[in-house]
Amino acid sequence: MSAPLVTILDDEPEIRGILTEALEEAGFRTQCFARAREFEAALNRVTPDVCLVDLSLPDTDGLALVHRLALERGAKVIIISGRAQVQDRVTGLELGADDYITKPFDPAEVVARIRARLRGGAAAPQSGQRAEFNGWTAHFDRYALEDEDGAETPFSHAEGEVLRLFLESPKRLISRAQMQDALGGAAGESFDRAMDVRISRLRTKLREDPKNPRLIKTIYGAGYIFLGDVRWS
Amino acid sequence: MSAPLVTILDDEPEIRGILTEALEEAGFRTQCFARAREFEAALNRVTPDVCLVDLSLPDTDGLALVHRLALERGAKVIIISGRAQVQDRVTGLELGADDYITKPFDPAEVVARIRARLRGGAAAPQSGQRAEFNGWTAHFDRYALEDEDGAETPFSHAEGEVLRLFLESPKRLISRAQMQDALGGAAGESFDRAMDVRISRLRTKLREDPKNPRLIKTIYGAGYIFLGDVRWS
DNA sequence: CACAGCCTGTAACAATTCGTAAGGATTGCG
DNA sequence: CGCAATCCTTACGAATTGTTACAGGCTGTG
Repeated sequence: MSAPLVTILDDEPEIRGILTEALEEAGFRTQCFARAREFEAALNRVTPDVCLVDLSLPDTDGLALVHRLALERGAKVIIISGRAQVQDRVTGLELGADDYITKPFDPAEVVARIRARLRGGAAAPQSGQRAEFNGWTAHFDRYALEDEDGAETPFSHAEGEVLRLFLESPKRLISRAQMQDALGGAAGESFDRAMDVRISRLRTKLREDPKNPRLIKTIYGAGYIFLGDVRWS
Repeated sequence: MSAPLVTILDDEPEIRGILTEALEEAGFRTQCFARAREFEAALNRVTPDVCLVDLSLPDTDGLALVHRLALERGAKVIIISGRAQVQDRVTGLELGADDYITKPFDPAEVVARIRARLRGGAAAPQSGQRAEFNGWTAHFDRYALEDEDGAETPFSHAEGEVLRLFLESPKRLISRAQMQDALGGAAGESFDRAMDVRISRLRTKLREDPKNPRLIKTIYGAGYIFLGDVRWS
């Protein structure tokens, strides 16, 4: 378990410098972006634990970005903004931000607030040996899927990796790049096909209707999303 | 499934009044205490979802109380304090508080921060991301549009991006440039056509009359505007 | 009111991305 | 070595999306 990753999205180089210095001293890994587009591109490969976002970005509406981040990707978002009006803070928080810090800020407080978010949250997905979802029970200790009626179907290691990935972040978009990362995929053109095949086999074991999948949904051009109410034990 | 319970611990009656009024209007149940001793006694009977704690209490060290609350009970704690120094905030957060609000505060912000805490933690059950508008319900988790009658039509990722953009800023003009930005459009001459097509397809799924669109209105030479009363949940 | 010029809507087509069946490579085991 | 299980690769069909082409609407000017 490496140090938590904090991304910084701000167009002012000075602020990026102050924040990176303070965060690295506090033991976090950091990654900086000046533009929203670069940041969103990077999100395909990495999953930050906390995202610091400046609202006054030149190239996009920061609030919309926060909304996408918080709801779609399930990331912890802290807004850093020059706008100090109460109304700004309220709308920022309502759109899904976890905290709102106004400039000028003290780096020590930023660090403390990041720690508070990491402490309380589901940032670190729980994972155990058994998970129940929509009538199924996945037994990762004995590599088997249990039916509603108690009938068991074995699954292989490769299938289990995919299934675990889904169960650890349900109802969230998982990009193909993320998946490739998590599956230790040595990036190759044809590895995409391999992933497809794994998911395909997993789908048949979950008895999904290919025309109308209920659990593993594919988002064309974006990735996959796992619906289903997961409960680990 | 009753409303979340918020406890208020403060020795000033006026503050207790302001907070209870704002919180009950926001739909929370509240419970007030003037002294730490009463509060701790009550903890044997009820388990609040969020605790608001004033640090400057006469009968006990507030910080120690926060520490006990956060660590032993696993409760969400928000400190409300007159001490605005950075050092105070940092130590408060490090001792386990989830947030730190300084007096004077705005009740609306307190409500927003409470909601943010409830959302992020284990208290909130997988809050699905959806938006209701004019009889429709957009389910962004499963990429489907729900009818008034409950019938669902799936929409694709590209269509969803447009729809989300509209729902995030309804009744406001959205220029084509803004849209191109939000859709990650690598600016090209022909990308304009692509946007048109996306909107066209979205319109048919919303069963819009091309001659007389009620929801997605095009402003010739300026952009689009989404009419409709949106409510996110 | 007519016309030119630009902007937008949409049908049809092409490119990209994804699903899955079939075959071959690798590994483990006796 | 033979066999079986697992996994990757290839190949082709299906679904989604971008592009092109053209029809129609809007705006301004005379």
